[in-house]
Amino acid sequence: MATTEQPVTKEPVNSGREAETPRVDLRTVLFTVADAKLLIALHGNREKAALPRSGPVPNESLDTTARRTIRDSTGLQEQYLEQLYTLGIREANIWSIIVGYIGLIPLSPETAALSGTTWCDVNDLPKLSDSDERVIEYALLRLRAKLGYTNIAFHLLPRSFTLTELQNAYESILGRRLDKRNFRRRVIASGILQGTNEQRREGSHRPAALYRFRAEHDPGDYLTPMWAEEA
Amino acid sequence: MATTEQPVTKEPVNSGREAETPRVDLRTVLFTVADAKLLIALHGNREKAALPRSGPVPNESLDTTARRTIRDSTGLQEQYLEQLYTLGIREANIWSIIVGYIGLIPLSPETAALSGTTWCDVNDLPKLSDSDERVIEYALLRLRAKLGYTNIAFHLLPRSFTLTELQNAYESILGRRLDKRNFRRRVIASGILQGTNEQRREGSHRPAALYRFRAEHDPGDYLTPMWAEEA
DNA sequence: GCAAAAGTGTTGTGTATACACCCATGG
DNA sequence: CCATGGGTGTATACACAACACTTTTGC
Repeated sequence: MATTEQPVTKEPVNSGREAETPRVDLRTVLFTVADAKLLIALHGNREKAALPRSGPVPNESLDTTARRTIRDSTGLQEQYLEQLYTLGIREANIWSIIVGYIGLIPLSPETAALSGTTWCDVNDLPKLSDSDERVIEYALLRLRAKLGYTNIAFHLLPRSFTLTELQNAYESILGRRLDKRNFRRRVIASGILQGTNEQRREGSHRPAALYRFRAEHDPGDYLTPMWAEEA
Repeated sequence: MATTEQPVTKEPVNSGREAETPRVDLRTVLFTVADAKLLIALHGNREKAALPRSGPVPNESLDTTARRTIRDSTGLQEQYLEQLYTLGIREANIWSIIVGYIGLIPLSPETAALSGTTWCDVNDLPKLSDSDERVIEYALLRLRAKLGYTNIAFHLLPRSFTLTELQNAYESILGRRLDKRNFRRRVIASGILQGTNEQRREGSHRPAALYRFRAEHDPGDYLTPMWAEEA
């Protein structure tokens, strides 16, 4: 049923041969936060770096493929994944349809050591292809925006964390300082946190309380309510 | 949205031969509002209906292709266009990568008369393919959500309109009534409107003032600021 | 006892909601 | 003069931003 052909008419390009077909290409922008820096996982070394990528797989959803791409190229399991944007581009004379994904992953011992993949500071990226740069640029835009109205930043932190660590993550991403009291009030009020009874002692100062977030709480995630009058 | 999972028709299909390549397919969900109903442009008749679609074109951005798809299949020029989501699906044994688009267009005299395309009430759609239904479902979700934090609804109205018409458009999309005074205060305060000095006389009651919106005012359109403290 | 980070409240300002009546017109 | 939709204001609740000091610990 899906085959109703339509008057598309425009196809001047590619004059001679049979129809050119685009290559479909998934690219994943995997973020983490370490040491107050926002990092991206890049495949290759600083000379020849690129976003982790792969082609689509029949009978597998794109989301699943993206998830596997991250796993294969980093050995890590991302905590949050979202499709970004799809763009058509010709590069090195290859026509590609690029489906961009954004992924978030906690910083952890293993996260640091990757084979074939390096973490690069977002503010100091190596030379990349135009398409990779576009995908990254958009991923950053979306990450920052989303931070405002969702709680995705939690996915960048380990299972338990202090409020200061959480705040640092926010500040790294936004590139701006936040007010401690307002931050805490807000994040507590939002109800996503669950206080453990543990503390972390570290340095000659008062120990910090550790929190988790509730698995449940990650609701619609991205809708903004509004116009929410009663009748 | 967080990882919108896609059901995948699990099938052994195509095991032996060389790599199967997906077909890329753009689909456009074009909305308008008429008579307090939210309508979608469908190609074909009620028996065999489908979303306007087309394949990608080399050296043309997907957005441009989508725009052209709308123009070709409806003869209309949409006022607002945005990419939605890309999904991989196998349907009728064809493996497709479907890129969904949402478009908004004002209701106008011409809008009514289309060749080969019909406007269907969102609440009374004919039978469509699974993929079309998914694209539409998502388009609706996004349209409603976006209405909350942007001004896209304006793109559904003709050049000049009364505040009541504008409010009706909102109510049609949201499927909910809004308070007249709050609605007006808000929309006026937002500054997107520009009062013309004309009025519309219609029926035995007080005539309504006509407004336009300023071309300029339709900024970033979809970002939500927040965490906007000073330092 | 001091350095260093953790933790804690109040106040003002703006924005969203709820709510009910008068106005201008055509017939 | 009446029916019909157009148009207007206020009081209350909540959310956000600004702002500074006390607490606990290790050394």
